[in-house]
Amino acid sequence: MDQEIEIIQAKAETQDEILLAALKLFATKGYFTTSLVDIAQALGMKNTSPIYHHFKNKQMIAARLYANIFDSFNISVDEIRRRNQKSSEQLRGIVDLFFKLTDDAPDVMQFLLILKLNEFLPEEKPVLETAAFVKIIKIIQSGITAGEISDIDPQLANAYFFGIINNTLRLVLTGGLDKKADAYLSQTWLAAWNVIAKK
Amino acid sequence: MDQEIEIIQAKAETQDEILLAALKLFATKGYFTTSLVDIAQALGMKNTSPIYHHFKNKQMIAARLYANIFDSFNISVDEIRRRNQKSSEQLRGIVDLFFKLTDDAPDVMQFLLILKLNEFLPEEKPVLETAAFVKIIKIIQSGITAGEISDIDPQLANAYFFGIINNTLRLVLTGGLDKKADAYLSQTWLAAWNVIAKK
DNA sequence: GTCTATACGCCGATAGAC
DNA sequence: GTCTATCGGCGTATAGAC
Repeated sequence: MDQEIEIIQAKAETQDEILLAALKLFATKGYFTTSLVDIAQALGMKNTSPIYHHFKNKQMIAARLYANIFDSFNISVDEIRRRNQKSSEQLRGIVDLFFKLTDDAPDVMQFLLILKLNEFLPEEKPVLETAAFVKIIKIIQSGITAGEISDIDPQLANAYFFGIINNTLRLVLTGGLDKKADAYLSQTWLAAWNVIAKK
Repeated sequence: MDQEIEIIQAKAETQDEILLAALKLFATKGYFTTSLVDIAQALGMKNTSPIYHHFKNKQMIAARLYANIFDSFNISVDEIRRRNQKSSEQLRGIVDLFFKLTDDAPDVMQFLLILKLNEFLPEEKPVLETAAFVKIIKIIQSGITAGEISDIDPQLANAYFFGIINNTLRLVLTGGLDKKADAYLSQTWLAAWNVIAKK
C-alpha cells in the first residue's frame, strides 16, 4: 500500500516534471519549434516513450498546461475578489499578481500573455472567454456602476487598462525593458488606473 | 522584347499573388499550421512546384513579407514625420495609419502586431529594433525634449502609449471588439495620448 | 516506467518532362 | 512556368523487451 502511494506520487512527480520542461520550452522556443525529443532530452530521458506513458500526445501536454495555468489564475482572481471590495483594489490585486508572476514565473506569463494558444490548442476557449478574464470584465463593470471607473464601454476600459499593463510586461519578458517587472509596478499601475478612473 | 517584359511582369504578378495568399494564411492560421500545399491550393495550383520557382523555400516567403511590410511601414513613418512637426501630430499620424491598416489590411496588421515573427524568422531583427520602431522612440524622445510629453523613460512611454493602441487593435483583429477599428479611433487616441502628454 | 527499435505520415524540396 | 512523380527527413507515435 505504501509502495502504491509511492508509485503514484512518483508518477505525479514526473508528470509535473514533463509539464514544467514543456512549459519552459514552449515559452522560450514556441510550441511548434519544440519537439518531444527536446522535452525528453531536457529531462535526461533517452527517448520520448516515457512522455507517452503520461500523456496521450503532444497536444495534451499543452492542454494540461492550459488547464493548470488558467485554473490557478482563476482561483487567484477569486481570492483577490474575496479579499477586496473596491474595483480599484481588486484590479490592483490582479496587477500585483501579474507583475509578481512576470518576475517569479516568466514562463507562465509567456503562456498567458504571449503565446498564440489558439494556434496549437484550437478547441480550447480563447483567453478572453476564460472564467478569470470574464470576471475581470465584471470587476470593471462593477467599478463603473460604483462610480469608481469612468462610464465607457467596459470592453474598451479593459483594452486600455490591460493594454498598458500587459504591454509593459510583454516588454519585460522579451527584454525590451531591462529591469525587473517590479521596478515598473507602481508607475505602471498609476498610468493604467488613471486611464479608466473617474476623475 | 515585348514578350520578355510581359513574362517578367507575369512573374512579378504571381510572386505577389503567392505573397498575398501566404500572408493571408499566415495571418489567419499561423505560419507552422499552413503548408505550402495550402498556399498552392489557395492559388489554384495543383502543386507546390510553381512556388519554388519564385521562392527558395517557405521561410523565404515569410522573409519577403517581413521585408515588404516593414519597409513600407518605414516609408510611411518617414512621410508622417516629414509632414508633421510636433510629436503629437506625428504620433497621431502613426495611430491613424495603424487604425486604417487594421480595417483595410488586417492581415498586414496581424503580421505586424500579433504573429510571433522570431519563431519562424529567427534571424530577422525583432520588431522593436526595426527602423520604423526606432524612429517612433525618437519621436517620443523629441516630444519629451520639446515639453509636449511628460518626462518619463521613453521606453515606458512607448510601452504605455502603444499598449493602449495595439491592445485595442489586437482586440478588433481577434473579434474581442465588434466594431471596425475606425469606430474606436478618436477615443483611443485620446486615451493613449493623455497617458503620456505633459499636463 | 524506461529502454531499443521501428513504423508511419506529413511536408518540404527536387528532378525532369512538357 | 506548371505539370507528374518522387525523394528524404524529421517528428510523432507505437510495439515489445526488460
